Amino acid sequence: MPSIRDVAAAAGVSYQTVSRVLNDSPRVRPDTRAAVRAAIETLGFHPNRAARALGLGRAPGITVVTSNTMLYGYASTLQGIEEAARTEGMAVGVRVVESDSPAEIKQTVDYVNDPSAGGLVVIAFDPAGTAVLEALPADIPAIAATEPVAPDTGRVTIALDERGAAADATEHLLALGHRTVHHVAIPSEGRSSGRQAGWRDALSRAGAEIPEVVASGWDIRAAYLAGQRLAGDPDVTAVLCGNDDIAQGVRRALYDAGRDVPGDVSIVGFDDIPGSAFWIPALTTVRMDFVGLGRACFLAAVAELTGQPRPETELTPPRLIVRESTAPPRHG
Amino acid sequence: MPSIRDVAAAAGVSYQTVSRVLNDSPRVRPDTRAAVRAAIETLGFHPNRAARALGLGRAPGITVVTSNTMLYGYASTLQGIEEAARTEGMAVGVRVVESDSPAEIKQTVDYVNDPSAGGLVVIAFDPAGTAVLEALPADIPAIAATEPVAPDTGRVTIALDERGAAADATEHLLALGHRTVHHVAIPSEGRSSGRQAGWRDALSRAGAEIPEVVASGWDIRAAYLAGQRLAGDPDVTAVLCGNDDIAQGVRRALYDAGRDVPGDVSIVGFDDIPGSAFWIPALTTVRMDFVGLGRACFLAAVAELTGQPRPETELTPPRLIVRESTAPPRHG
DNA sequence: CTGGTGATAGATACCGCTATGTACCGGACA
DNA sequence: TGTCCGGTACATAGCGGTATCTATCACCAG
Repeated sequence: MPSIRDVAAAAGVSYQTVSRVLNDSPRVRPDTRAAVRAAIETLGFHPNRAARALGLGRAPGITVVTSNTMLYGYASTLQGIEEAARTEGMAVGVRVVESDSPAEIKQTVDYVNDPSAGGLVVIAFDPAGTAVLEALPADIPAIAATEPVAPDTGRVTIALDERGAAADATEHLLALGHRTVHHVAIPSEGRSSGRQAGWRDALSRAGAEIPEVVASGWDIRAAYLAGQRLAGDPDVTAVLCGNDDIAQGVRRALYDAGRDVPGDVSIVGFDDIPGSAFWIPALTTVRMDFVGLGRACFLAAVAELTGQPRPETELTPPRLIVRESTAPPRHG
Repeated sequence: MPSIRDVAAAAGVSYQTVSRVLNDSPRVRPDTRAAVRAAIETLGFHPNRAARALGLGRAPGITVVTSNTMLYGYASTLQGIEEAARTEGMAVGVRVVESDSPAEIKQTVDYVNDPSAGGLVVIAFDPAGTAVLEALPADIPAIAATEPVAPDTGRVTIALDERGAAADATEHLLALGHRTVHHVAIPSEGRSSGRQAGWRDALSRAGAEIPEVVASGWDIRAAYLAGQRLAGDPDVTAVLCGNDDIAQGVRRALYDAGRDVPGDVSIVGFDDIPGSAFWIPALTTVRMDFVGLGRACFLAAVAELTGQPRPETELTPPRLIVRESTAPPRHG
């Protein structure tokens, strides 16, 4: 592997000049710059990222801290970050923190508290991510992708505003004639999280009864169990699910209990995972632009890392997609 | 951030001795070692990964090259790698290569051809991954997670043997009384790939007609289109789908054409994605241990990186899970 | 003609660690 | 008692860059 000294020799300059060219310093004469560029090209030189990180004090890359890489919201956010990083030629690392146990938080913080981790994007949709955020030393550049109402950690925070869309979904159900809407929550969901708050907003605006929230795990099996409880209650005619996986478990539980969707019960999901349009019935759900969220976080993290002002980015807001899983209740 | 010199000063030794302790060199007296360890602990010292990579010549981490991070097989493999890396305290990076266009392959190779990328695991389920493998300089340590019959690149290759399970799935359908089994292929699938080869194996063993393979894209919409073609053909009574997403598209197309599953048509998927057990009908599919594959690749990559002999790892073989989407043909 | 000035580019120091050569110690041996 | 030796720790020399100080040169004004 050629180093900048090889390039310098080939171009007939000192290696510091090569460094200047690499970093777009203005203090290089155009013809010198061209000569160096040519030498770089012919030698196939690429700067060593480790050396660069050492010299710079911090790596010009991003590491993503997340509690999960498979769930749709997390994975899509990661994808958005990766895409944005790749177009900038930046490295991206991944570190998952499965729980908010003190030991694991400490390990994670130790891991990312290393100059070669570069800038951080913490996907803080849940307690594990939030705990990392809180435990992070203040001097390490980090951006949080969060729930809209995440606890204030003094960090730059970017969130998708799902509250309005959750209210829209609930109102859609109410408008169809349902007396109220039940809610099955995902584990990351706090009482005042966007999804739950929007649901409450709509219900109280309509003067509808606010049923107790049914908690579920991430696992579809857990959602199935939650669905069974709901299926047993004939008053349940509309369910807003914390995400599309939950909706899938609930829907199957309803089916097994002999309750038709949307004939007997309407269901709405959250996220718009790729398959939801192909379900039978196709799922009414809220489309979330996680990829855009990831992109925005990346941009903000780079700004944080380089000390530039935070860029303004537009996020496309969550939006209700009405499909086949919602209908008027049977007894109007 | 304390450096090894700080630790050395605190422990009353030279910093080289601290380095020895960090690298478990035997040439350190036990009490010296203990003193250094204590100093490390009290100072909260953590070695700088960038400096380490520079000194070592190669970073002690893994970067995963993949064409996708969202599709189940890819994402699960990545998850397996990440989990294994994390238990070893190793860094993992991600680099996606979307296509096998020469420009993109070159960019990707340049990116990973850097000491700080560490060891490589290339997820080579498709042409993009395979192209990277072929373009990779021989001296860079890499392991390939592949289709069983990937072209020989002279690299260590680890694969899940899906051929047998694909044959099992096909035989299951044949045993139910279907005259033959149609196949909808995913883009990564070559004519001689495990899934397709197993399907052919079973069909020819049974002396059944081998229908033309129906190609689909990764997108469920593409699978829906493929499904529409199949739905129009009354001779189609059993379909082996390249993966569960394909199965979802095909199933919906069948539904829209008024053909019942499994009454009129039986379908089998591949992968056993989390939701498939909750579909209506629950999907008969082949369970793949991608996480195990990822773990094995990680272990092999570390061995490659450190020059140790390649560890023997057992992969749990793909296995058919029979659920509700398969049944005897109506006029069985 | 001389000193000042801006534009370039070279020289030096350093980032934090690994690897290897060298010096020192005490004990075993002749 | 002198010598050799294994065991241990220190000294030195990089790894490949960045940052900054300094030197050189051409050009201009006084």
